[in-house]
Amino acid sequence: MPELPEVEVIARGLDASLRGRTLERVEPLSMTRLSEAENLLTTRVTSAGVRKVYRRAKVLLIQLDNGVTMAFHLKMTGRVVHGSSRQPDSHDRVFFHLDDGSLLSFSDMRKFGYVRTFATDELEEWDFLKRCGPEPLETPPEDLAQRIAHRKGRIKALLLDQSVVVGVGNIYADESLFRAGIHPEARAHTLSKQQRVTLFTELQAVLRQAISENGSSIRDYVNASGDAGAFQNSFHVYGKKGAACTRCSTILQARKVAGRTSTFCPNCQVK
DNA sequence: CCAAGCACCTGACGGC
DNA sequence: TGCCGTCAGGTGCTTG
Repeated sequence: MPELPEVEVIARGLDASLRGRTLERVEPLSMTRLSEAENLLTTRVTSAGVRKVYRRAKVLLIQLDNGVTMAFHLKMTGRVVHGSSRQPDSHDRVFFHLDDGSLLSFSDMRKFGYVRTFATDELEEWDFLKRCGPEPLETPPEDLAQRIAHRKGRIKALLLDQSVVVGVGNIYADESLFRAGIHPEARAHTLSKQQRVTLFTELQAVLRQAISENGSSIRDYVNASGDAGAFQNSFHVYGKKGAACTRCSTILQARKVAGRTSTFCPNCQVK
């Protein structure tokens, strides 16, 4: 599901459409695995105004004007969509009814996602956020490169490790490694400083481009208005095993790295 | 510190 | 048509 660009696109869309609106009523649907705080959801967010909607790591945050912040993690298939009122379907987890008659829905086919509530001034104490590394778009590539300079793990695994840098998942890890000409199985400490800086510079570029193209839609992702993204049309390697490399025409290969399918060009990407 | 494996859960797709 | 295996934008826990 969504990586940084997709969550960022959703957050921007919701901030534009929800800011200043009031959540009048919460309608819990299939609450399976929503969170240990689910029983608090109804009381904590009813009749609360939306102050702002933003993103940290891959978490969507809705800050309310009553001292409460809601945190959504969409995991693989979660969706948060603001639209007109409708009947719930089997994947809907919770509905928020707004003062203008519109509907904010959280649905998740695979049920890995969750929504939790926090006292806004205690949000930073959340273990998940405390374990998170820096934001890739707000940190100089040189600083990110330094963080992995002495790590011996595979570079792909480190890109996916949210304590190294947040927001990167399987798509943008593979795409940034291709752009930087680095093999996913390369050990971080064997890369030159120049290679590491290039990698994070390319990561920033690919994330920015993906945001500008409304994210990547493979199966489930839609933005806050329910629309698909377009960046999947710009992939060089993700999901393209067996296709010709766009740069050298070598057939792209795939293998498991860090437990995830990793697609790369065996000619352009070196260890 | 690192790797690998499994777990969570549902649906889509391909092969026989 | 049906059954079975495999795979999927993520993360957490356990074991070695």
